[in-house]
Amino acid sequence: MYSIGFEGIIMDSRLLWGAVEMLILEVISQGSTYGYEIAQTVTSESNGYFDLKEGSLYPALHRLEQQKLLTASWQEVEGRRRKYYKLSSAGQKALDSKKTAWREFARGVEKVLGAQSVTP
Amino acid sequence: MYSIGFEGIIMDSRLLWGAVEMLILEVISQGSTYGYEIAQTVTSESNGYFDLKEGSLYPALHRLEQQKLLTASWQEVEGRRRKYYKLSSAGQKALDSKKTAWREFARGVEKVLGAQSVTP
DNA sequence: TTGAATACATTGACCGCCTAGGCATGATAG
DNA sequence: CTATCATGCCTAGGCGGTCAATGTATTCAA
Repeated sequence: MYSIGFEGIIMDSRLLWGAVEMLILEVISQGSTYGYEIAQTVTSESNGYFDLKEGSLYPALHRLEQQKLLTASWQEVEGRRRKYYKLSSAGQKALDSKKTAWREFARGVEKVLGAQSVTP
Repeated sequence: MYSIGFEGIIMDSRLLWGAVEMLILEVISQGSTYGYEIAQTVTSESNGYFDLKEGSLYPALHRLEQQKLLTASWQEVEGRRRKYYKLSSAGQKALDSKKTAWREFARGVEKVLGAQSVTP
């Protein structure tokens, strides 16, 4: 039903639509990393609020790679194969523009929500 | 491609997914109103950033009505039939919880986005 | 009369999230 | 020894809300 309970707050996971790629790009921009770790980072840095599911994460990574916003390389670490990603320069630009768009969006929402208390 | 250009910023309209019902409830909570006006209010209060499409608006209104979060009544004003909506008490509760969830979500996103520049 | 604005509504396509599963290895507990 | 968990990648199918497009109807200005 596209909702996730978290500490009494029901989160409509559709809120994530369109933000997942930005979050992934942001985490990768902080240093080369791989899928499994990205999911953990997103969870921990959001104080457990987001649970980035594999069914969302991996397709998103593949999309971003296909759009050449990410480059990938397989590496073997302690007997485990990991696919490390890093941002291309196009990826950095895309991230910047997604962040700008996100903040404009959030401001727009807050304007509607708090129309009576927002100082212009 | 689910993106809208607005003053140079590309907005991923998917960001709206999951926020539309909240925005509608919020506008109605500010006073009984009807579909066409809701769309205009959302647009103007967000400074033109959101464009609530009819194909999103009317199905959402019907959903909310069916969930008994809204009550509706037809009225004739200057030869035009309008369907006026107002919030039920359940609707007000739903709005409050959606706003809480939204703000938690936005905080979560900002935590991930600004993880490196947060001052402790 | 033509068009724009108002006002409601529906349709099918699209697409990204979710659930649920698969595969494989290493470490730990029983 | 053997589950079981954590790690690590991946995919298929379903779901459902948004989008573009279209329809209907009225009012009013050019």
